[in-house]
Order: sequence, then C-alpha cells, then structure tokens
Amino acid sequence: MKLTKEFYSGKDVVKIAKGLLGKGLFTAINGNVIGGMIVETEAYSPKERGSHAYQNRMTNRNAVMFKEGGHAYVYLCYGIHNLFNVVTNVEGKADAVLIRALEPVKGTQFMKENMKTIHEKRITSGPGKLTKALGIDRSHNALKVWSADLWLEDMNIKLKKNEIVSSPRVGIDYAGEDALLPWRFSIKDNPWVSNPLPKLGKK
DNA sequence: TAGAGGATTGAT
DNA sequence: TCAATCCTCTAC
Repeated sequence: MKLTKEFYSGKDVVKIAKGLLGKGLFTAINGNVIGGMIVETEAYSPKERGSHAYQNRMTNRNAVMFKEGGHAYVYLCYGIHNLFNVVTNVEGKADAVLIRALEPVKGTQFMKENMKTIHEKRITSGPGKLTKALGIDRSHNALKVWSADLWLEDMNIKLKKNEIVSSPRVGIDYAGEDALLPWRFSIKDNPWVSNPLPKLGKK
C-alpha cells in the first residue's frame, strides 16, 4: 500500500525520518518496477545549517522543500550524483528526509545492470548510488511520492526501538555544531547501510 | 558574469 | 587521499 499525504504532514521531521525506515521506495522504469526497503535516512530542518533551507532561505533549487509534505526533492550533488529526499511537514515548512540506503527487493537484476556490478550489497548502499540504481534523476524533482512511476510504500514491517540506530549525519562538517545532531537513522546491523560504523570521531 | 564549493563515490 | 564534474549560489 502506498503511503499517503497524511504520513508526511505536520509531524516532526525526525519522527518521519525514523518512520521511513522499513518502508519501501520504488520506481517504474520502462515498465520495470524496481526498488527496495529503506534502511538509512537523515532528517533536515530549516533550523540547522546542514539543510539547504537553513533559516528558510528559498532558492530556485530548494523551492520544492517549501511545498507540502509528500513531494520528492531531487538535486545534483558534486556535479555527479542525484540525491533523493522526501519533503515533509506542511507548505511553508521546509523539512525533508534524505534517503541514504535501500535493501533491494524488486528489480535487483535491473539495478545491477544500472550499476554495472554484480555485487548486490553495493548497488544501493549510498544516497548517490540508490538513485542511479533506481533510475531517479532530476526529472523526478517535485513529483508526488505516490506517483505512478515513483512512490513510497508501507511494507508492513514493524521495527523495534532497539533496531533503530541514530548517529550524526554524514558529509556536512561545514554545518558546525549542527553536524553533531544525531539525525541519521539506520536499521541496526543491516548490511546495506551506507556506512555500517559511523565515524563518530571524524573531524 | 565569474568564481567557489558541495547532504558523494570509487580509484589510487 | 584525492580527483571527477557541473549545478547553484554569492558577490561584484
């Protein structure tokens, strides 16, 4: 069953980031359904410097973040990688959850072809990789995440509290103290998590 | 309009 | 440890 607008609206972005663990992310490319279970997420809010929408700064790029919950925010990072976020909260509140890793469920063969690798554990273990494996690019930006070719799904998986690990987010050292917020969430011991042991001591 | 830098990855 | 690579934002 696809997740509906209510799932993304008016809740704390951190709660939604946790709630998305165990949910499914799927795309339909040329009639092939490909996707998997979300095993790693990060929360972003306008209150902290890690976010593109810090202090509610709106630009052409991040305008989608200010829309109501349930929009896809896809942007290009380092000139190479498309990163996929789900916008949450209500219109005007630029909260978003970055999807960082998936456990492949459907269309695994298709993903391997996209990634030109036979190593299943590597095809979706990172935010830039999973978008490539699923064929997500900026043409998906601003789509609703219950669209016909891009959607999130409730897989009826219930995670226990002790199966959810929180840690500091990755790759945002420039955010200063805000980089220390434990807003990265992953499923404990899942082999597809992008960085199994977060570099806590990393400067 | 030029210049700097980034929510990453994979090869060295 | 570092280059790839190009879009986006900021300053002039």
